[in-house]
Amino acid sequence: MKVYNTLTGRLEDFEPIEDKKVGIYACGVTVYDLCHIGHARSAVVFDVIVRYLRYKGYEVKFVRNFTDIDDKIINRANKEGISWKEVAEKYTEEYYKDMDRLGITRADVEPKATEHITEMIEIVNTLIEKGYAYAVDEGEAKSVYFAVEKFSDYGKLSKKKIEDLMHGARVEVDERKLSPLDFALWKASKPGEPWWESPWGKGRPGWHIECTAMSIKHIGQTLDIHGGGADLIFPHHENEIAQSEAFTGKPFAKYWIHNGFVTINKEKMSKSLGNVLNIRDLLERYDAEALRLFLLSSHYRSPIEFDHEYIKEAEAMLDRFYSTSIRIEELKVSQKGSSGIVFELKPLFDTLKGKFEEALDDDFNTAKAIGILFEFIKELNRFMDKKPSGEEEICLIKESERALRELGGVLNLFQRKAIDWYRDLLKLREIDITEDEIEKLIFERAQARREKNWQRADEIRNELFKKGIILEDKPDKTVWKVKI
RNA sequence: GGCGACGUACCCAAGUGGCUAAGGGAGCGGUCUGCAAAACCGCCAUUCGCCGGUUCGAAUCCGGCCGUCGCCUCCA
Repeated sequence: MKVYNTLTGRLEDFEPIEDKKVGIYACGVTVYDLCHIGHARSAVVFDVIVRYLRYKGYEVKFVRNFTDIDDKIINRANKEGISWKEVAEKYTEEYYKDMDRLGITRADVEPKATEHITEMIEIVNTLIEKGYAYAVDEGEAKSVYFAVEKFSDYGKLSKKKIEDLMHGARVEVDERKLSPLDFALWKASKPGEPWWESPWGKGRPGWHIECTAMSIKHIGQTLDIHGGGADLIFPHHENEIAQSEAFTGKPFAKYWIHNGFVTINKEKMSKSLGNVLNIRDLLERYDAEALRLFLLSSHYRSPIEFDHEYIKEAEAMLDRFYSTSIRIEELKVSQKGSSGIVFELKPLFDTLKGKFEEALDDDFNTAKAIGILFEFIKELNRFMDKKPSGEEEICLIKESERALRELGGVLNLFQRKAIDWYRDLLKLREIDITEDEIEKLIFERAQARREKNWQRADEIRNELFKKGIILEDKPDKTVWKVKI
């Protein structure tokens, strides 16, 4: 298995520190607002990484944190006139609502910053003792900063030199800091802000320290994989490395994995540009599985351009799978043994799994893996066109569907029954007709067809079509679908 | 200014030294069908931003140019 490591800038063989055990820490979200499609991408990417590692037999411990104390939360609380805790709780709940619908598995541990204040204080204390950090007066209390220049490897992840950073310094100059690049480990709290008691008086943690505290506590001093969005590389992950390695004297993470951005009109989606798309709003319009498929159809490190058109394409792809599934359900064995063409599909079936794994082994190439699944779907349909009727052929076809669903499961795709795909679309599109009513009309139409009353039959079909329902006449019955 | 990524058909997107350049969407043609608008099948890049170079051989490696984007500030 090969994995691209941001730290070394190249593809490396994946070997966990301890045989088959993998500890993964991914940076979660700051709970101060609804999650957007960029958060969704990151969540989906790491969800697939974890699923695939487990599929490969690794024993995975996955930790994803919630940042539940931070400036943005405090600001939001002030704006809404509620407490910071209420803001954090509310948006943690909203996070789960969205992520559950996207099929994201819960992490094994989902720690919150505010539950690890003691651990953070301990680390900050040690960093001061070791000479990596210093406290500065801030009125009644003190703030603690990490002295970047004391850590000789600073910049190794983001490939930046301290000197270059100083030049470009858009960081506001703060006289009390030794260097403008120094970052806060502990912040003295201002009046009205939340605070915790500490050796430096009333204060609250800086942003980066929580990840060091929580990852070390729940996984260990060296993580197998640490990941997050590419925008976290600098300064967040760079700072994490500095404070963690200064604290433990050991490498912080073996592999660093970062997912690319979601762009809109070729620009990174961000609050400041005002072009964010909430997951919530998208789920009003599109199927969650389609959104997931869209996010997985490009390599995780490439930027993905968002466009409504592309989500519709993903829906069309899914429809192709579920349509094939319906077709398979319709198959009947009409002769014992073989109809003599099983060899036309068997070799393709036998190599499917290997090719799929090969794709994901190559730095989690989900786009390629999806291509392989659809290539097989195409072959499967082609095979069914030959009207196989032997027991052996039908069995192979049914097995093929099971294989597609099993492999799809690694990406958490293809898990619904075909009928549920259409039922869900019926709800999503707010189509003004119930399943029962459709069935009634199909029944009525069948009668009309038997009487060769084509006019009435077409009338019913047209009526449903106008609502977005498509009827498909099969040899012995008619099935309904929702138009994509 | 410093660092980095990318540019593959009408659109999205794999492929990073050598079989016919995956897959999907759109389009077109056909099969099925009472009809079909669905489904299914087939067709759809002698060519990979441009110009040079390395090589028996490059979309894939090297150099230059053009274009797009990102990080250097909170950010998935």
